[in-house]
Amino acid sequence: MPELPEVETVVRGIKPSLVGRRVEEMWHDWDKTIHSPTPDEFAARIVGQRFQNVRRRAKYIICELDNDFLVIHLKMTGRLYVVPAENDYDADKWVHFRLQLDDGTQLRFSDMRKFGKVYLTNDIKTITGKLGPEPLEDSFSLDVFEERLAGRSKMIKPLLLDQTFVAGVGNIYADESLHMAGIHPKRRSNSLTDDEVQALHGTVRAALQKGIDQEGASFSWYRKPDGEPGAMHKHFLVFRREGEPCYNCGTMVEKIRVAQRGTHFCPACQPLGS
DNA sequence: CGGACAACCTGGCGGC
DNA sequence: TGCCGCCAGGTTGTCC
Repeated sequence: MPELPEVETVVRGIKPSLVGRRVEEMWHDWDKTIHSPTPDEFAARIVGQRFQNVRRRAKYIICELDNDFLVIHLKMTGRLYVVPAENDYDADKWVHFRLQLDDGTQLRFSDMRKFGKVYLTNDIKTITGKLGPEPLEDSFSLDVFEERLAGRSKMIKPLLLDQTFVAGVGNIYADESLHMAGIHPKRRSNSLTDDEVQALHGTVRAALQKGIDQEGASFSWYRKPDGEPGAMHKHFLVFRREGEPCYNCGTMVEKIRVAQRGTHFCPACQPLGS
């Protein structure tokens, strides 16, 4: 599910409920949801710690506690929200991790496919150390983008999905930003013209910012922490629009597979060339 | 470095 | 209605 805009929306939604709260108890029912340390050590360490801050890095949700970082990755179907402890557990049968907080609320991590992970560490670099730059920060300049492209030759779409190349872009926003830049997803990264590189640098940021402004895309599992859907899926240009006309030229949007991922593009606006 | 593919899981959907 | 195969927004590891 969630890419940078969805994770950012989750962080903004839960932060006010968490900052200042103290952890009273931890519960889980699926060991593999706890990435590290062991569930027993996790529980022993986290109880008593207070939330100092909640932020995002790439697609990771990072909660700064007194002595540790509580890190959560939603993967495909994860949801994270805070509700009163008395709220019916059966309302969401996919909750696999809960923290009881000192104001009578609970932080709940729901994950239908069980791909998501929670981590507790005092060294955040072990998790975020290899990530590429944050695409929406000012430091992600055109120069930085060009430098990172230098020496790379693989197809541009899978390169955008590589979290060590640039952090936070997933399948939706890769397709959307490539369409906005008029670049075919199978183009070799070293075949892009200077103009195309400049355009893509801008559209990656624009696509992600649009996703944040619309509070994420909810065509399937993703929901905001308040349970409501985001609106981004109403504004997709090509993603999941195969067989429908391109808004720019009227040509039918196509769906193909690129690096084993479903990929949507307009063959007229995004030519592969010869 | 690049690429293919399997794994990790469950649920929804189309086809028969 | 039932069963089967395929698909799904992510990441990691293996093998060539």
